Amino acid sequence: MDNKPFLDYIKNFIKLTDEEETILLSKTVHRKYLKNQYIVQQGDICKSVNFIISGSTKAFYMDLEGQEHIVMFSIEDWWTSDLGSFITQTPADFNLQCIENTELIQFTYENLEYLYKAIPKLERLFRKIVERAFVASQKRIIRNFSLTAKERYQIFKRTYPKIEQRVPQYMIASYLGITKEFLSKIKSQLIHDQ
Amino acid sequence: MDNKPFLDYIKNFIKLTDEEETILLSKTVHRKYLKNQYIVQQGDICKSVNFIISGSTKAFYMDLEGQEHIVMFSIEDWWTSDLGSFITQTPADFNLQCIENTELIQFTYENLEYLYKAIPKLERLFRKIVERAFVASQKRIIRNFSLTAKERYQIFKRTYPKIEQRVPQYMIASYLGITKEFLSKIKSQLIHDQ
DNA sequence: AAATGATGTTAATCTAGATTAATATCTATT
DNA sequence: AATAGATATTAATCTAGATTAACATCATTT
Repeated sequence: MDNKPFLDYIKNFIKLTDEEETILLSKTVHRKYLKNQYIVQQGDICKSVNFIISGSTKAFYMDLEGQEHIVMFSIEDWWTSDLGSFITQTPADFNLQCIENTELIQFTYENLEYLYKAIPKLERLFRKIVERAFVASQKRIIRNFSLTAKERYQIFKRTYPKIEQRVPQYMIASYLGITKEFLSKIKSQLIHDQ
Repeated sequence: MDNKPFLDYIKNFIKLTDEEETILLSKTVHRKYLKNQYIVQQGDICKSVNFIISGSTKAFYMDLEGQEHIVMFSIEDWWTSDLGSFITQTPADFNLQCIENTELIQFTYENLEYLYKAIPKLERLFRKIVERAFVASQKRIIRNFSLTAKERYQIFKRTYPKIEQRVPQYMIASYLGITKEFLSKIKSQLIHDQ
């Protein structure tokens, strides 16, 4: 199995010895999911944080009217989890579902706690990863409040060009917090604008 | 100066020896701000993460039309910073301003990096703190998308009863992403509902 | 290649929340 | 206690985006 993308990713944050890399990998599971398979379902306890080697996932919340609200897309070299459920080991608010066939590296709660003890440097790694995720989340809140749907869509396209091409429009609408019909309208406006 | 609230807070996450506590405190600054003073202004580099001993602050973004959008309130026993600016040492997106007279403990970038080396357990502390902040931020995104303004206001009241009483209505409206006029309407509806 | 299901578009109508503006209340300061 | 500035309320009108519904296109399976 190909762990190289993961080890390369980690090198951006911390340096590990060969021995540490071996310990780290020994406590992870490499796993493949098919398109549409669930990694976690709302209400279950989220058992892992997952680093994506290939493919893509969406994290979404299903509201009382049965509507999906996408919180996050994840593709190669990024993470997916319901972190709230994972860190407290309580039922998940979100579903994690694969949009494409997806290959990922999984850290279970127990293994990750073990690893924090065995390789304390990993605390630093995950601190930095979560810091970045938090900052992105805060910026998204601001964008949702201060920009129109059209502006948010344009930023989305610029920021995540890879995702735009691989994900159906209606999921992008959900991520932007608008209906698919309104996204369709925005797109035709953007074409006619010039 | 009274560091007890801070040391008590930390004990929820990690155990420190007396010696470690001393090192930790030696690398922090205890500071008082008056009502309305800025801790950081948008465009400046955010020089500290701040633990609040007493008082309250708001983190807000001023948009191109001059409108304030409040990202976060912070009161005693919680943190405030523009973490994006702090971790990358680049210009801040947000202003941090005191709502009341506020007393806080400041960690500068250099001191915190020093402390991570001197007391590696602090990586764990801050990992856990940021994890919680991230989870709260994600939940807020979901709430903003899937609930009406009235529902969000009711949740806000339940979740932050202390803040509701200490902060003017128009700031709560900004935090909820609505106008002060509309919040006023919601409040009178809630009174007349029953 | 026809049929089925998933995805996308267009247009008409509707509504949550914004905007504007006038008035009221509360809080400090002299 | 009078004035000024900050905060809150109310009501009329307006708009970004939702809803509904009909139709179009694309992909997959037989």
